[in-house]
Amino acid sequence: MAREIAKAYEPQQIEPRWAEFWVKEALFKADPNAEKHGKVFSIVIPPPNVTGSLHIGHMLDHTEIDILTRWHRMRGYNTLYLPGMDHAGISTQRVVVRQLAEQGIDYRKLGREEFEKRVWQWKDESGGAILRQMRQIGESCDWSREKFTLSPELSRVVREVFVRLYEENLIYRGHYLTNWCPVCLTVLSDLEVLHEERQGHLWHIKYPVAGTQEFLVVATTRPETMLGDTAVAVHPEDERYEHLVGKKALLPLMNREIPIIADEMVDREFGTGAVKITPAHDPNDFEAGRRHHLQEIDIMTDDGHMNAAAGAYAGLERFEARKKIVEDLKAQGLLEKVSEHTHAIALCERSKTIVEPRASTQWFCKMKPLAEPAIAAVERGEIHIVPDNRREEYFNWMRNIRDWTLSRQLWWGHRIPAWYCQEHQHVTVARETPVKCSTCGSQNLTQDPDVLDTWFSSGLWPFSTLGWPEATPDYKTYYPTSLLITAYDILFFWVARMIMLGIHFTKQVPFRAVYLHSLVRTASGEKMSKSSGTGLDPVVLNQRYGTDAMRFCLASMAAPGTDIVLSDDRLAGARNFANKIWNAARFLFMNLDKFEQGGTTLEELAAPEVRAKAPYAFNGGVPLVDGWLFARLADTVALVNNALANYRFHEAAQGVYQFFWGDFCDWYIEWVKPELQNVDRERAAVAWKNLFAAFDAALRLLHPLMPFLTEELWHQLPQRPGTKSIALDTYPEPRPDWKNAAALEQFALVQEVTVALRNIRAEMTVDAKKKLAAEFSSADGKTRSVIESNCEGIVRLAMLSELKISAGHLPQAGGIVRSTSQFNVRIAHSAEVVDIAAEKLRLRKEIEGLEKAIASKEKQLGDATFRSRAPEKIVRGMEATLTEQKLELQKLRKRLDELDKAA
RNA sequence: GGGCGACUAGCUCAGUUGGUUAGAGCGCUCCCCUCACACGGGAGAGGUCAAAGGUUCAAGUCCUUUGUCGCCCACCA
Repeated sequence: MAREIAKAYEPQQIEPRWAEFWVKEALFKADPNAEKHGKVFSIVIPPPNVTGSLHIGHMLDHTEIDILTRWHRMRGYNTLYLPGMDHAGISTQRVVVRQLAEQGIDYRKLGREEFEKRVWQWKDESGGAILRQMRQIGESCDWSREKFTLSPELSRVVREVFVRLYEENLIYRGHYLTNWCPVCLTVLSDLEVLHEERQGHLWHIKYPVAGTQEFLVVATTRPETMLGDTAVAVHPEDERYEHLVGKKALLPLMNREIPIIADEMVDREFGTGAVKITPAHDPNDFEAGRRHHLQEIDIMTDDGHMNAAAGAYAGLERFEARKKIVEDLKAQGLLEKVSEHTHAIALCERSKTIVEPRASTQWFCKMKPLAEPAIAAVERGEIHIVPDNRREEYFNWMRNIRDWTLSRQLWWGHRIPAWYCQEHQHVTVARETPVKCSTCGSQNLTQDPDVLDTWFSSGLWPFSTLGWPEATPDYKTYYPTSLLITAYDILFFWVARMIMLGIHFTKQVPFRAVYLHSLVRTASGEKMSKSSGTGLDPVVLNQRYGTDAMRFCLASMAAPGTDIVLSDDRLAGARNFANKIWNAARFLFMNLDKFEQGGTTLEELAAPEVRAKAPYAFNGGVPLVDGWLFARLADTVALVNNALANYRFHEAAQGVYQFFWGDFCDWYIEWVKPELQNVDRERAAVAWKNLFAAFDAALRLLHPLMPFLTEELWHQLPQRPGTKSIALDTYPEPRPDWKNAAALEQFALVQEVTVALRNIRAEMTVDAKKKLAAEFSSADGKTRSVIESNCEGIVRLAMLSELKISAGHLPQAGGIVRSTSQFNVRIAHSAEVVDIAAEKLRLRKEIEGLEKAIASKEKQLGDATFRSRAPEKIVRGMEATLTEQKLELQKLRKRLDELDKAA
């Protein structure tokens, strides 16, 4: 049975073949009876980029999610993804608006309905593109229009939730100061505003006091807002200004009389100690305005220009207006001075323009009543946040939570289910479009033009997608979900809100655990993000290195706590590992041909039931190397299971890497090579059976991390009729009969001896192909017998012609000796191929290190307090090591001595 | 202004509750194109764990201070 396998692993030939399968079969059809045994694993997937392209940062979520889902699936859990495919929000709207603008179309002229149609059209195209890309990189994702947040089903849920919150008085409409983005043309929630330190100016402006010759000097960073001033405030106990309180100031440029008031909020130390009050354009001033019943004058248009209230400055852009105002003030001699001033400015997260604080009427959600149960749930451990330190961040934010501005002045999103009657502006909030005003009965209603914040509907995701408020089978089985994985930067936007809304509406937590992973950065350290376009393209990386390599690389770097810096070197390393697996498989199948010529088939050697019974014995005992390999496998399985259970992906990756490459390839395969060709066909058959069993277990072990490669190779092994995928097979469990401490210890000795002999070889300047005679000695009979029975392998792997075993001393002269406390090995050779000076140097260095170690240990062991306080185990261990080290030191000194004498 | 994180080999990073000579990958040096694999094999070199102090029988690991870098939060005009 010849198998055509290319020399190097070529992911392009394999991955597209399997991608379709993942999506359709492997993960969504779990064991239907699993939930009866309480084995259910459901996971919430963060929504990918809505702007039409994938990026690597997003791939980390999906890699981790996919690893865990496959792992659970193989362990018999009923698994479910809750695919999050879309946010309804401003990013989407901006993309489409831009596209329309490029075609010369003003979206506002299109009208709302037509605009929505265009967005859907774009989403079908770009969403379909995402799907194709995701399949290309092997992501399992159920992408369908039905799952969009804006689908009719989910829209109904959003409306239901809004109405319920309104009825509970948790949603209210209010006139407040909000963050306004003049580019996005909408309000922003506090979370959507970034702060940045910038060098700015502090303008000191003289306001004449009415009826006097005096001036009151105020300091401001935003002079243009003075057009909307309705007061000047000073501290009530400030003697400098005491006499002015109650008088009027004359607002320059506008010639408007405004009151001079006293308010505690004023900091006497800052600036001049006098503050201009602009209630419509500053948060502090807004509060002050309320306290003193001041008029609010909004001086700006939506897009950041001065409006009619700005008098002569109407029509000017806000920063143009600032310039002009400063010039005019200067011309009138009212600008006292300008000083440098660094301050934090507020920027719109998306457009990076300076946010304008503006008083307006918006919908808000009261957060305190929602936050309290959400805090308690995490405190009680009903939701487990990993890593731990993020818990504190969560608590901090939740305890200082402020009301949430829900409404957005956009066209793309869930429309707010509120209607106003033309006559009295009464508000009617309803699940279905109302026919008359609930207050006055007017039939002249118009719906609120605004939509809800993206995160409002996203916050409902874990239950809205499962059929809530109906108690559907999905909802009953999968809710609360097991886990949410996402990057930590989204904790407040999404995670916290899911928790709050989930608990409020379902009386249950939405997920049992939240794993917050690191951010992926580019080699230059930039944070990869959707909106800034700094992400690497996973499809390109996929083509270059392969999906499995990319996944493995991400997993191996995903240690919690620190950010991931992705580099070509690292990816290449993972690619090399994939290739190593590929070539190990190639070896298995290629050499099998030789064996098969004798009439035995692959089916007989590697059938699933045959593999299940390994390790096989020969001549009444399992060969040492097989016992060792399966013991190592058992350890690795335990390590990987434990690592994945604790979201320690890097440990899992490192564990399988070490096992497959270090143990399986470097030692096991090399060791059993001759046995596979053994003329004793019974011996050969045992070797093959064990090899296939080990390989099969290794593939299953690797599968969650490298699904495509393992799938392909697994299909080359004989399988039971009807089996479809390795993903539906079982995950290796550490079987008790695999544990074998003796084999671990004995083979470690064999390895140590082999390495010591190779080391001597490498020190000698001899032809690499020349086989050398070597000697082994040990005072311990057991040690000698282990080496004796594994002599052949050592001779072969250390390139020897023979290995003599004895109990006596091995002289240094005429060769090189290596020794441990347990044994000595020696390769004899003529003096000219040995660099005596280098050997002496090496010996001295080793002696020095040992002396240091021995001294520190002797000191510690000589300390009575140490002996009385340290655990017995530690003391005993140290004593044993000390004895060994002393013996080694003795041997080293003797060798050095011999060399000195010879010279 | 508050809070958090990082600082370990030339580079990128591991190091779970403090415990016996601190690990990996890449890079580097030397030897090998040995019939699975040069995306490979073999053997090495390389670290006073950012600095100082403290707790302890014992500190990379816990505490304090300092330095450098990064992140998040915050209405001081």
